[in-house]
Amino acid sequence: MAKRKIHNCLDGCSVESTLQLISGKWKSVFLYHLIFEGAYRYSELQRFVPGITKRMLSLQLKDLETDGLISRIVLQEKPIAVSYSVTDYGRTLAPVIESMYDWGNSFNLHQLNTQ
Amino acid sequence: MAKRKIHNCLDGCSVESTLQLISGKWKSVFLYHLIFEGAYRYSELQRFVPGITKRMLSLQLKDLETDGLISRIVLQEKPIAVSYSVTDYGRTLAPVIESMYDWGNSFNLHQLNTQ
DNA sequence: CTGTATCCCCGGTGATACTG
DNA sequence: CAGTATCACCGGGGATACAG
Repeated sequence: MAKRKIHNCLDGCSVESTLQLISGKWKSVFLYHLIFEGAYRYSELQRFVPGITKRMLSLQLKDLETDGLISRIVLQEKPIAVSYSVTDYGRTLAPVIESMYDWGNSFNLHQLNTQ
Repeated sequence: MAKRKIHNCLDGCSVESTLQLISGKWKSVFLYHLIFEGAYRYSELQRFVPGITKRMLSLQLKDLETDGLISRIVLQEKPIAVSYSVTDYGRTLAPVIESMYDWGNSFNLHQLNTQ
C-alpha cells in the first residue's frame, strides 16, 4: 500500500522507515489528534495548525490517506463537509505518537516559545 | 540548548517538536545504534548507512551533538579516531526510538525491499 | 466548505575535491 | 581516519488565485 521508497540501510532501518510515514510537515500532529481524539473535519484540522495553507493541509492528508493511515469520508451535507479519521492500520501507530508526545512534554516542551 | 525553531501549533505541538530533533536524514538510525548498542566511531557509523557521504554523516552527527543528544570524543590514537556516544539527555529518547523500531518491524517491514 | 492549479523560492542533500 | 569546502540540483513547502 505504501509506495514510498525505502532507503537502503541495515539494522535500524525499521526506525527510519517508520519515520518516513510520519515525518511530513504536520503529519504527526494530525495523527495525534485523529488517533487520540477521534474524527475531525477538514476545517477543524486546519485550525490545529494556525497559518497552514489549504494546499499543505490537503497534501499532508493525502499522503496519510495514500499510506493507508487515515480515511477520508465525504459527508452528505450542504455545504459540503469531509470527515477524516484514523484507520485500524493508522491506529497501530498510537504507541509511537504517544511516546513522542510524552517526550515532547517531558523533555522538550520547556524549550519551546522561550522568546 | 536546542536552537532549532519550533513552529506554532496548539496541542499536539509536542509531537512535532520531538520529531524535529530526530527527523533529519539518518539521525534516527544513528540514535538507535548509539542508544541500544553503545558508542561507535565515525567510520563505524558510516557503515550503518551504506552509501552515505562523509559530509552527510558529519552534518547529521553535528546536529545531534548541537541538540545535546550525543557527545563527540576525540580519542588519543594514531591515526586519529573519534568516538560518538549518546548523552543522558539523548538516552531519554529511548522509548521513542524503540517504539518506532518496533512499529517498523511489526507493521512496515514487510513492505520493504518488495522489488 | 473543501479543495486544486500555478508559480516560485529556499534549504536539505548529493558529488567531488581538498585538509589535518 | 575524520572531517571541511564548494558547487549544483531538486523537491518540499509557501503565496496566491481559481474551482466544484
